[in-house]
Amino acid sequence: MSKYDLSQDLKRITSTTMADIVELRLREYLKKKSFKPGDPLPKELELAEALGVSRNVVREALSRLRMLGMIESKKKRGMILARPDILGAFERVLDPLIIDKDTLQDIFELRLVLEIGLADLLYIRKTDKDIEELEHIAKNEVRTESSFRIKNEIAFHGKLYEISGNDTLKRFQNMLLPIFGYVVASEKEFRSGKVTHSDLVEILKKGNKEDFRQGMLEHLKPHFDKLEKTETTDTLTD
Amino acid sequence: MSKYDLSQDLKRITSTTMADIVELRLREYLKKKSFKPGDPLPKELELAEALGVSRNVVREALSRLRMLGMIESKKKRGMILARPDILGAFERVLDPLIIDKDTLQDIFELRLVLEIGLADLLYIRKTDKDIEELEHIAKNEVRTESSFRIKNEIAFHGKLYEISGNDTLKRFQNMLLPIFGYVVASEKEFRSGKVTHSDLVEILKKGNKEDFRQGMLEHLKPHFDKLEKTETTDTLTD
DNA sequence: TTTGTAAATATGTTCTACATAACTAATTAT
DNA sequence: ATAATTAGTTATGTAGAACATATTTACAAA
Repeated sequence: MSKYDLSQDLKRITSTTMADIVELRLREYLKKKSFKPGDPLPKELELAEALGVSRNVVREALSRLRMLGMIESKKKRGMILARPDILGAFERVLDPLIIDKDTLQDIFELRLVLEIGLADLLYIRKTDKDIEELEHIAKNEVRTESSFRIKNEIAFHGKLYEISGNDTLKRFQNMLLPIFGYVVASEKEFRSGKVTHSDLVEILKKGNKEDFRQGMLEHLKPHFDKLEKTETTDTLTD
Repeated sequence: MSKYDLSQDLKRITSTTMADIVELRLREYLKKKSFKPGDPLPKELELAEALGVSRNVVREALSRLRMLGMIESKKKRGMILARPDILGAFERVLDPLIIDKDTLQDIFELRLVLEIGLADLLYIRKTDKDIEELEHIAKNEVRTESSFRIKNEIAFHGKLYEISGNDTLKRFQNMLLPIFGYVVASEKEFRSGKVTHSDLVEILKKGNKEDFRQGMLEHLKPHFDKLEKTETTDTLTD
């Protein structure tokens, strides 16, 4: 490491293009005018003229907003403000092959945090039908070969998120799946704690929140152990 | 309602534009060729020719990737694959004024889940200095007027995320702040559980993970109670 | 009232042209 | 010969015009 962390102090020169500015302006405009979903936006040419740029630039900016789901546009009717899909933007960048190692680790930790913290929602919203389905998944799992275990792992934990009744959370988890798969696949062997899925279902049926959290903690323990281990041998990466 | 629910059976026609396709193709291309950060990309004209579209369309797609931080481009040197900032894309859409009510609620729940699940990371990574800082924040808070309490609330919980040692998580929380603030502001009065910030620090010093989780649960209890309450009166929104 | 047709219009797409910044090479000066 | 200056090349950034296409609107016909 050099004496001064230059990349920290000197913030990178970002050649701001017109498209960047227009994107920002449009976002401000939408907010300021407090557009609601369904409201029509000005036409491209009007925007271009008002902003003093070419229609091309406006289109680049609009293309970005459209990608984020903030606007929709139809051939003649013009553009309307849509209700943006928060996670939609996220999904596009979430590719384990591109994300750097540190962030990958961060996200994996995030999963552990989520699953432990999930207990409260589960106990508020679980139904008998949910328990049945969980039981079914857990039962199925015992007699399957090891190659399918990851699939079952996903099914079980996915169902938990579903029970949480939080759509955003569920989608978030679904989005992170490829990353979890990637991290797990990079481990030598499939790790599983002493508490099995069947055990967790049993707790969900008869035990309370704290029991479940304790069980989940035990179930995920190998991962946490790995964390504590890497913690001590941690060095300055990058 | 008509005899048949058309909008359910006939899935909406989504007019996929060239820019959408090109964006997808480029993403596939980057993945397939396993580009690494810093690697140069083909020129715009080459891409346009290879894909059989105009340079404009390619530019729209590139503009999107550039916004997501996946690529950087300089005047002559061409474009290079950058290490994408996962959360960068997220920040742009996260505006409490645009997000619909249900999602807002989802995100607020997400916060509760995170703070409860955080305990494990905290006990792995906390240092004496961290505790000191937390103590300082908590102590400061007692003698400030109510108008500053939200600010202190943010400072304290923010510090917790910081202690987690998970940069992504920390940034995530920082990103969600305006939303939390929005939700809290919409409540009639500022709710706080029986366990104060000072209590939490005390637990962090002397207690174990489970104690802390229990304490946090109690601290956030008003929010959870509100959840359980809205749960029973929940009707079909939308 | 319903159906079919024509005009109008805003987005989608292409093409051309030029500006600009940055790299390369050639030229000049010391 | 080396350094400095200059000119040329190149890829992105921006502008503008033109046409294609889908969809609304209006009007006409059955």
